[in-house]
Amino acid sequence: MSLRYAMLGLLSERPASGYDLMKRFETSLTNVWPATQSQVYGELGKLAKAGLLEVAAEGPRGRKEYAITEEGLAELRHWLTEAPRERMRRSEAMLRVFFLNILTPLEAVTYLSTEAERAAGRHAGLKELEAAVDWGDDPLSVNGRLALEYGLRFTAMYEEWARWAAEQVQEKSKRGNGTTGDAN
Amino acid sequence: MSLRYAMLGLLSERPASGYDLMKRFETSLTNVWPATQSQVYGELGKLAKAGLLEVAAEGPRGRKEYAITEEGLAELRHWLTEAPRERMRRSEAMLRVFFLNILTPLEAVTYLSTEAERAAGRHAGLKELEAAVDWGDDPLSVNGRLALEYGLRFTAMYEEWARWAAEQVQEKSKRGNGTTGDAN
DNA sequence: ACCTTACATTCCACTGTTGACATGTCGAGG
DNA sequence: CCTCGACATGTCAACAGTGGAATGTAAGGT
Repeated sequence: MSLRYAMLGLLSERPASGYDLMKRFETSLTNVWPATQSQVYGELGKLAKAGLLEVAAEGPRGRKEYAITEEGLAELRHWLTEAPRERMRRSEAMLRVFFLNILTPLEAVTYLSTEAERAAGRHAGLKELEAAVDWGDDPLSVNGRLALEYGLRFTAMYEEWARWAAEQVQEKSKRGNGTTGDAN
Repeated sequence: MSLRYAMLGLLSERPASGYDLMKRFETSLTNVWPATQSQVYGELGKLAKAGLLEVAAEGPRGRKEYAITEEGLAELRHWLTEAPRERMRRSEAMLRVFFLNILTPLEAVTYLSTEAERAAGRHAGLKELEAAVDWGDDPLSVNGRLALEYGLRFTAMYEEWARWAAEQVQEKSKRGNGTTGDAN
């Protein structure tokens, strides 16, 4: 259901064709809500039929430029303010953690260390992004910066957690291994 | 694709029927990989046909107890060690942040503060869980504790970020509002 | 004139997930 | 003996998301 709001949100800045929209998904929203072409065009049709968007202009190559309607803007505002936030449910990463015990301690530590490395890599990537983009005062920049900061904090947190977890596993394996005659 | 590994993982501890499995999903895995009954039974059939599981015993009421096979265990290990981790892509929360500018600064600050509250609430809930469960030395407890710590760190990070973001929005709105005659 | 690249839309097949519905059996307590 | 709750499996329709193929037009360079 979020795709429609992503589209309404992008169109609230300025009108665009499906093609334009795709590019904007690829640049600004890749990291928060990727979408494919089939999805975008399909949803564009539905939203127009529902009156949340309208065809503002037609151009060459059958280009249809869509603009958000008052109704669409109201819907978007409603989503931002009233709609129930759905909490993050699935995490493949944590699912793996749950079953780490079927690996040897060494393998588990390796896994967790790799995760830490990957997080560090992503963190560095975001840092680069921060340096590369010239952050203006336009709304997209302002909000993008907030989201970026979230990414930065998330990756830092994840890296620390993974290193901590690796340590835990290591210690546990030492304790369980060193004293062969430990009580039950 | 992760559902199958969640099931293999649960069955690697001990055999279970579809019904048993459902309960174990609801208890231990609700927060990392929820599953519905239709999914579980469907996947159970597929996994059995693929030779990753086998019907170890049959009981009353048509009960079929599934056990993981050597092949299934190998597949699970492979997933844990070799399989490419897919990184977190979608975040409804960050999508909302991207479009916060269509709200008034006050509304945006309210939204972010509410998010902070919610994160704090979930953090408290996890703390309670930590206190309530008697954490043994069994593998499920050990790994569960690692995942729980992740949840704790995540919710703490998110709360802090949301408070920080609210502050940013507030400051920006003051700067843009207070000095009516500010240059461009 | 020709060719390539960018623009632009539409359709389709497949997988994963949800939620509801259907169907039935066993065991325990009244 | 009977009924109710727990046990137990299965099917279906719908939707969201993925990836790719098909189709074609306009513009720019050589």
